[in-house]
Amino acid sequence: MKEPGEAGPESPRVRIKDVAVAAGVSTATVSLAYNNKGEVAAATRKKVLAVGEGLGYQPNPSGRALRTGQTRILGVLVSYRDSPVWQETYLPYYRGIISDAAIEAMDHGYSVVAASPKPGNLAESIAQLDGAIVVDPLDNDAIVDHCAARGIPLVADGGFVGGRRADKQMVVRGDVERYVHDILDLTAQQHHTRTGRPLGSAALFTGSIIDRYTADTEAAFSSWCAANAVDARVTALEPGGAVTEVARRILATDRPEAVYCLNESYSGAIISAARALELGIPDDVLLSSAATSEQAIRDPRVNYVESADAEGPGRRAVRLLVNYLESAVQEDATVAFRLRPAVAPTPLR
Amino acid sequence: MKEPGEAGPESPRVRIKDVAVAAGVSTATVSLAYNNKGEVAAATRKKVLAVGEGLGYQPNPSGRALRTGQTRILGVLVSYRDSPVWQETYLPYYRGIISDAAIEAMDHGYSVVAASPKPGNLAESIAQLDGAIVVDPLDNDAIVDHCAARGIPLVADGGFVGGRRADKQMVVRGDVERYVHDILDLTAQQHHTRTGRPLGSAALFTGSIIDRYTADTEAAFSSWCAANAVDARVTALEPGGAVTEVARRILATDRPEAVYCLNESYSGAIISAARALELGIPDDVLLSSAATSEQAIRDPRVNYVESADAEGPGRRAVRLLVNYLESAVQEDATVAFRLRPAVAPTPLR
DNA sequence: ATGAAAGCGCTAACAG
DNA sequence: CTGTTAGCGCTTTCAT
Repeated sequence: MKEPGEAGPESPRVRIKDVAVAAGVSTATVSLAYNNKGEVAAATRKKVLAVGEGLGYQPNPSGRALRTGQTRILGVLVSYRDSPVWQETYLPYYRGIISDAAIEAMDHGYSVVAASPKPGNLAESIAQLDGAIVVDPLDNDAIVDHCAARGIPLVADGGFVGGRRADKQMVVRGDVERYVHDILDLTAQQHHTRTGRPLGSAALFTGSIIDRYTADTEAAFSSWCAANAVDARVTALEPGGAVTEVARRILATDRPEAVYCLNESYSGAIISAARALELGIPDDVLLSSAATSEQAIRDPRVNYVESADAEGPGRRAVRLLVNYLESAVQEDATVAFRLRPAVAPTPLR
Repeated sequence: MKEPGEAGPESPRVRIKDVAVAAGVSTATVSLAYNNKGEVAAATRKKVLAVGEGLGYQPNPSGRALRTGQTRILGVLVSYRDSPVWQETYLPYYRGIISDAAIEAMDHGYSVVAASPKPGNLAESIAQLDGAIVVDPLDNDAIVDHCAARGIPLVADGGFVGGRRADKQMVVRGDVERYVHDILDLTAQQHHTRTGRPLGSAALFTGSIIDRYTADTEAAFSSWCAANAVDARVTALEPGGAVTEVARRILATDRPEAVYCLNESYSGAIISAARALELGIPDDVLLSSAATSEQAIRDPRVNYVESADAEGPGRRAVRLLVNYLESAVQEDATVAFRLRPAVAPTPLR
């Protein structure tokens, strides 16, 4: 095993003491200078920094963390769910959050560790965190409890089931009700333009309701349909269920005039199923979908609702966290979404 | 600022000493027990572990890291490139690598930090790493140098430009030449089946050659075209260039019989451009593409080449790293790719 | 304004 | 087999 002091022949790791000696000051002064703290003569600080630079000094994060109790590491966490559904729905979204969070965090001098702890691994696998982002927490989420027990500030992306939350906990989420209603308004209007008749039926392709986002989507869908006298059909993909199977069933059995999908995995499946059933989009069925992963290729025949700018939930969540950590302001955020209507009503060739 | 000992009223942080006292042994014994090291009586170990469990003891990673010099943190790093091209091409791939690496790392007791350091941020922003995965390193990559200077083991995903590498450096990459040749063989065969004539021209939609993957793809494309007497047209998206613009140019100006794209962003642009130009896929132009992001929706009219199993480069890279860290075996890996031929030669409706 | 020294939590020599 | 002890690199009183 490698010894503490030894970092390989490549680089005689330079410590704070080396800088102190080289600059002719004490380690305390070096520390003060590097952290812009206490009263250090401007000239001294300048010299110390110059010497440190010259030596390639890099404060050791472990030493600092041990002393201060802060790691400047944020966790992006999502409960691991051992099902194909998880892969289809959470993973793509999770991926986007991670990279967005990583990029935003860096601008504030933080790092991001990504983890999807299986039940057993939980504690062992998470480094000491200054804060955490939990993606679509479940009801009674083990990760949330874990963080709460350790006093780790946390932002729930998507919100908490039932809205319950403890101290040091924040929320970032889209205004689900508003945009679901907006996209259904758009759909109804498209249907009317095409057929001259009001929309009569709509289907929701959703997952099992285990998180706030799913619950909110279904509630918004149902309330809109009720308010607009549209026949509402909700079909949930059960854990272990096959996406293509459900898509086919929705189209073949229900024959709705419009379908709204929780994410692009589902709308992708609908697209395939429509082709198999020789149903035209949007001629035979209007298709709309939430766009949860920035990367998925958009189908121009589909109405999407997507995060309105580069300012997606991942970045927003990090800023909430950093703000809390550095200024003790604890607040929630709503991220803006916008409609991206279908642009190619003409069939793809 | 929070004091070291204090972790909030929620949890009186339990240290190794607490466990030692409660178990009636010394801290050394607790440490040994927890790390399965040295000679500890089985009964003692069992008792210590039980007591620790009861108290909710969780070894402090900072303390451990300070002492051992190891953090059990791996970095997934990619040079930040401040251009739209970066967003289109590297970011999606980077995202996939991060989440794959995070999941694999956890199974080995490591965490993954994701960072895309801008030139200035470099050193400041990266935690102390036990190892690093650098995604498609540039020639003379700053991150690679940074790690080399600190003796941090590293795996280059995609390989090094020019193949040059230092000690402690490993490589994971796809067998680019083979699969590019395979997909072009397939394309030629499809063309022959459709038209009865041999393929006469093919275009490559690529990026500026700055990394190994891009260089290898272009080399393989060119060599195949030369060997098969196919007219080769290579068009690179320059930094700052518009993807849609290039796609249109390739189709409108070159009018190739087939196009191969470096990633799905490019093939997505070709699909849109084809629609705008009223060119049918595959009727007027055969389209093939590398599938670099697992999440992108596949167009059934396109031939893809994709990572052959869940065992993608992210997971493989982590295993290489862990293997080196724990067993000092330094080896490279090749990840398998497979063809996913177009499944719907009939037009989408 | 600066330095000396204590100690964060842990592991690894070394004694016993 | 187990305990004592010395520090890993850093920050932070407390003197000076």
